[in-house]
Amino acid sequence: MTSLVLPHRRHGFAVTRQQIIEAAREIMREEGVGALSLHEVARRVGMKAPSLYTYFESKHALYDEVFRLGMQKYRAEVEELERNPGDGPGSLEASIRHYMRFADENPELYSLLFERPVPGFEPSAASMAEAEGLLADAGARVNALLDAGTIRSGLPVDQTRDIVIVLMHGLTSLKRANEPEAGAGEGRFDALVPHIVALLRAAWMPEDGPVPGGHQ
Amino acid sequence: MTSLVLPHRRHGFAVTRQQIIEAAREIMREEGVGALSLHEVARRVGMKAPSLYTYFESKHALYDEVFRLGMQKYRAEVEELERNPGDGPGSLEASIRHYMRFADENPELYSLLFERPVPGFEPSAASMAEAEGLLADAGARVNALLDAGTIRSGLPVDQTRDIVIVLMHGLTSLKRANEPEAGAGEGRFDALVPHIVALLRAAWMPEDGPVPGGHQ
DNA sequence: CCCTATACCTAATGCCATTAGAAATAGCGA
DNA sequence: TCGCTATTTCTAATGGCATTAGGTATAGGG
Repeated sequence: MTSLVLPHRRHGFAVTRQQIIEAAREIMREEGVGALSLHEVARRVGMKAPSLYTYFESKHALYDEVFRLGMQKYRAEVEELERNPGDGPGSLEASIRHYMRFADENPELYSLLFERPVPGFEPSAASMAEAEGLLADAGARVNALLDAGTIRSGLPVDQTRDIVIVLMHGLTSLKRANEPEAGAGEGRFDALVPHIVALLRAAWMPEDGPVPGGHQ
Repeated sequence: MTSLVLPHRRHGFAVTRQQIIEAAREIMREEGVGALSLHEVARRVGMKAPSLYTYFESKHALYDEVFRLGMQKYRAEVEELERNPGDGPGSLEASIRHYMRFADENPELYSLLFERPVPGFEPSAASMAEAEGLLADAGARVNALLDAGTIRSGLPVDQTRDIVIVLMHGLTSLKRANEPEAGAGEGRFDALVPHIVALLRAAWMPEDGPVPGGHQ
């Protein structure tokens, strides 16, 4: 009485691994990053939970892989934005809106990257390397804006960058907490964006008009 | 062979309940809000886990009580700040620094109140009532600053208030994520506060000096 | 055609939240 | 003073979780 047995190499290692990651992201999107369960992942990919250990050393390793991929994706998008320079006054607004849109389109990645929703989870060194690059990119972006005269804060580049990040992150975080249903571009926090950009321009460029000579 | 049995009413209901709340806050502070475990709470107060159900209907009910207490505490502190009016230019800075200090001194309360670290936990209606009052308080505070001429944004009060909250929250959130070890007043985000206040004054009060007539 | 590494499984351990139900006692009314 | 009852605690059990140990079938290379 031999039982029906499924083939043991169903799609190839890389494909199965990808399916596991997709299932994990799906659960995090539906239930929250902290609600990820390996049993539930296994159910969705048609496996038993222990089998997942062929693909990931632990639940944290799965979190870590999603973290790394998310960071990679965000950086790729920022670099894409960079390639369409857009140094006009709309450029800063575009950066802020891009950050907010990323959170709207990839809430599970945003949460994992920029909030700390999983007790005990710290991204691995390898994943953090990806994250290091992000701040550097953001610094370069602000530098570009300063050089183009789009902003001119009178502060060191690092502090100028940090203030912009504080605003982007504050807007996004509050939107997620207070208006979880509002889509990209919608809601009272998105409505704030033009005012915030105007505020920065008013404070940082009182005489108005870009300075061709660059920053400092 | 009668076994040694501890007295059954050890401290009175209210006292035991308080001890449970204290133990829960302690765990959240040490391990993160999402890492709360009723078994661990029980261990710390010298009970077995099921006994806790005499005091709280569920783990979520315990979260909810801590949420309510935290909201109460924060509001009480804001109202205290209100009673020492301080309408000078330092007043806005004091509000921002108070928010950051609250997060530093009560990280478990801050996380529970202003982040969403527990999948499936939504504060009860009763607790949310406490939270409603908070935004109203914040609005009143901004109103007071506008009336005193400390700020004069040219925007509706609600949007002015929201921008201030975006900044407070962005600063605090980034500080917690990137400089968890920095104490109150320390670190690069705290260093940003005076610059941000100056930025708001520069953008919102270009001709400088308060306007005795109040806002609008 | 066999051998072995691979990808899956079941069983088990020890956490967790929660429920059911039993026992002990404190403090009240008689 | 005695016993009753509400209160507080317990043990036992259920079902979910992450993880480990160890077994089995098969795909693909020799």
